[in-house]
Parts: sequence; C-alpha cells; structure tokens
Amino acid sequence: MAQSSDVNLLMTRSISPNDLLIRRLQSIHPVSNEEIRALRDLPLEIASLEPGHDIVRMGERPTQCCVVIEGFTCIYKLTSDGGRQIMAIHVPGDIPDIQSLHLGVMDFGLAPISSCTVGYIPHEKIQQVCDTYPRLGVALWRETLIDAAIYRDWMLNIGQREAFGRVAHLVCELMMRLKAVGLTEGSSFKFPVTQANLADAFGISSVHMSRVYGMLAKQGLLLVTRTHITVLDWDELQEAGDFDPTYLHLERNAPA
Amino acid sequence: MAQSSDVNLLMTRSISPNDLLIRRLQSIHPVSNEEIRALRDLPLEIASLEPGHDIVRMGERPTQCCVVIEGFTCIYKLTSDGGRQIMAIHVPGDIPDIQSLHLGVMDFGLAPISSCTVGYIPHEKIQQVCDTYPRLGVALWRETLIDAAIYRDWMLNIGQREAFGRVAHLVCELMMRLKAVGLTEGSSFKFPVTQANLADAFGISSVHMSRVYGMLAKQGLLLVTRTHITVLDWDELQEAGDFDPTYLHLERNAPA
DNA sequence: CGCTAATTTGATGTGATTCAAGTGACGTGG
DNA sequence: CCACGTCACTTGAATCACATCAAATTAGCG
Repeated sequence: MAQSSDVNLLMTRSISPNDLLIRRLQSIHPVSNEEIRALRDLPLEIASLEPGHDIVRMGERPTQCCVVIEGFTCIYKLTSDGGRQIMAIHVPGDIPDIQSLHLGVMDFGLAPISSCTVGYIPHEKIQQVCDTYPRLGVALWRETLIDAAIYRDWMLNIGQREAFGRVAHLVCELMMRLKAVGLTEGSSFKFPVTQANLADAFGISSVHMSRVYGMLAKQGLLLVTRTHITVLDWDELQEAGDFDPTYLHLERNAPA
Repeated sequence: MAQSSDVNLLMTRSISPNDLLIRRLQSIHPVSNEEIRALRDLPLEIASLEPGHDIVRMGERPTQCCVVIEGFTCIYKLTSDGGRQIMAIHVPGDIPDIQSLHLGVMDFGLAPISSCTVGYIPHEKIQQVCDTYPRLGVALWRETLIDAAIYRDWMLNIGQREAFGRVAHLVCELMMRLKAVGLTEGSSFKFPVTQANLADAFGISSVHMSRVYGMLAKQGLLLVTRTHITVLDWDELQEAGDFDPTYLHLERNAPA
C-alpha cells in the first residue's frame, strides 16, 4: 500500500525518480546545477517488479541501464551445483548494471529481492550526457569504482569474519548507504528482504541466518521484523561488525 | 637470477615494460597504432620489490599508478582481529591501483606476493593520455570494470564453493590471464607464491591449503612446486573449479 | 478463517580450524 | 662444500562453526 502510493507520487511528478539518482551521485561527487538539469531530463521508463523475475539475466547484452527507485535489488551468480551467491545489494538511487555501458555481456544476474520500482535509461542517452558533461562521465566511473570497493569489503566480510560479524557489518553498511539518500527513519529502515536471500549474500544457510539474527537480537544490537531493521546499539553493532565506512567513499560520513 | 637479468633487459630496451601493459589492454579492448605509440611513450619509473613491503598502504592518497612488470602483487584488507583477506592477485600487465585515479583514499593495501618488478606512472600522465585519446580512457574504465567482474567471481568462489573447488577455480583463472599476456609455458606457469598467501586469498587456513593442494595432486589435476604450477588435466580442473571464463571478458578465450 | 511461505528450533554430521610436532628446501657462513 | 638456521610445508588429533535434515511455529494474505 504505502509502496504503490509512493510509486504513483513518483509517476505523477515525473522528476522525482531522477532526483534519487542525483542524490546518490551528489553523495559521492560534486555535481553542478547544469549537470543536475541534464540528469533530470534523462528519460526514465518506470517498471514495478517482484522477486522471482530477473531484471537482466546472465549472458544477455542489455542496451539500457536500470536505476533503482524503490525497494532493493541484488546481483547474483550461481554455481553448477545450485548454490547462489548474492554479491551486491542495491538501494534506491543505485544503477546496478551501469557496467553494461562498457562490458557487453552480463556476467551476473540482476534481480529484485523485494518488490521494487526501477527506471530504465537507454545506453545512448547516458552516453550523450557523458559526452556533453565529461565530469558526469567521471562521476559514473567513480560510481563503478565504489561498487568495486564494496565488493572488496564484502569479500573481507565473507572470507574472514564469522556469520555474526558478517551480518552486523552489512547492517551498518546498509544504514549508511540508505542514510546517504535520505531513506532511514531514525535508527531504523525499511528492509523487506527474506532471510533466505540474506543467507545467500553471506554464504551461510538460511537456518543459520535465523540463528544469527536471534543472537544479534538477544544481545540487544538489532530489532528485526520482516519489513524493517532497527539498530538498537550503533556503537556495539559497528564494533561487532568491525565496520569502517571508508570504503563507501561518501562525502559526509555521519552514522545513524 | 633469471629475474634480475629480465629486469636489466627491460631497462636497457626501455619500451619493453610498456609493451606488457599494451598486451594486456589489447586482450580486452581494441587499441589503434597511434594509441599504442602514446602508451609506449608513457614514462615508467621501474622498481624491484620483495614481499613484506607494501606498494601502497590503506589510507594513503597516491599520485601515481603502478604497473606490474614481473611477478605477482595482491590487494588485501585486514580485520581488527588480525585476519587478512587477499581479494585480488595481479599478473604482469595489470594496473593494480588504477582506481586511485578517481578514488582519492586507498581503501585497501597493495603488496607484492612474490619478488616483483613494477613501474610507476604519474596520474597526470595517464590523465593526459586519456584526454588526448578518449578511447584509451574507455579502455581503462573497462579495465576497472573487469577487475570488478573478477571480484564478483571470487565472491562466488569464497562464498559458495568448498576449498577444493576454490583452488581449482583460481588456477584456471590464473592460467587464462597469464596466457592472455603470453606468460604461460605450455600447461604450466611460474607462480612463486607461498601457500600462506594463497590461504588468505581463499579464506582458509594455511594448514588446510596444504591439504587441498595434496588432494589436487593426488587426483592428478595439478603438479605444484614452490615456484611453478603445472596443470595436468585442464578439463578435470575446469570441472572441479566449476570454471567459466566469461567473467574475464577476454577477446580470445582459448584454454591451455 | 485457512492457506502458504517464512521463520524458528532441535538433533546430528562435516568441512575446516587450531594446536602441536614434525619434515623438507634453501641460503649463509665457516 | 658441508653444517646450520630459517622459513615453508606437511601431518595428526581435538575442536568448532556451520550445514543438513526434519519438524513445529508464526506471519501475512486472500
């Protein structure tokens, strides 16, 4: 309900979806007024999606990019024996498949992990904006470099920390990334993602995911429902997740 | 011995080090003759390095990039309780810290994992070449996007496969990347990296690393010495590592 | 109110860790 | 050129974090 009315709002005032993208770019790179105007004029074809249907499939050669407007999407890959690793979670304002601009073949799948709204922009339109405003091209390059920095941090998380720390770490990351686009509500945020999906992001089983959430709750760090996460003790959570936000390369690094 | 004479060779014929970089860029992107000439003219300050001394440290703000000329380097991060995750291994021709061109602060450490030779290029020189030949700028962007694709694949490897498969997978990857710059010798390649370092790349203990190497040898897939890796059965190795080279985005994808 | 999917909980198995004690390879200096 | 010291690697035993299997509970939706 709340979601679909948001979407309607966005569609009636057609500039709003682009504003999220602008907000995101501003959080990592200076953007001039003229550039903002150019971004606002980018045509967005809006779509509503549900989990279970891929946005782009591995092996495809897309001719457009996708901007997350509402909800959460993920990048994933499968092993031949059925394992699924989620290697990125996107929040509104992100461009999950910006790499397709210069890498023809998709080497991963892109899918919603909550009901969500996305906007599509043709590659050529992005190309034009970059040609006209080279600094925007640099901003997008920088965006992809930050994506890579986040990959690196996830690898540290998965390779070196126990499940408890992994979860704490990701919650810290999401808190900061959502705050950067103004989508936190005090110390909590909307996050209607199933534990099975999260388990695939941490490389653990969904059973263990449930146990870890339980431990985090029992220690008074988090409060989790099916739709929201509330951080009860930011300092302890940051400590438990060994979290240092440097890798997010945000201009302003304020916590909750 | 062999190494230092190589270095002398490279230094006397000053174009050689740059040729490796060119070979690497050509393996992922078309490069014109004029662009090759520009790359050849890039000034390279050569240095010989040993493991144990970082090339760039986390938190620094470098003003130059590093090109690997001989040997192997790695990107790593540490957890507060002493764990180290290696999240990338670089082969000659790679530019490990190309991201520093647009991301001021280093969010990782860069270090040799074998004795190696690198060349340094000032950011401004790279910037100039990119301004003059925009297609080279795109090639470098593409380069960083492929780095990211490799991160994604490592995450799948670490998160979803058992140690045995992880090792098989990486050997396949190294084989193909080295072949792309002409550094394989039939079905084997020089790889003087300690098992402790590899263990940190796989997120396992060095003890287990030794056991896994033993299993791979016993099954007749690999032959490993302290300085070289020989692939005895490419098909079986690929199978064991569930290896699909799409993510390397190489122009020509021939196996050993 | 009842159905379905998500989550929780318990019991048991396993891949990998840790600790500890070897063995082997290699460079150095006598 | 051999004895020695160092560092890398190997091997065994005990332990642990997490997986798997199975069943019970809960939350949301029509």
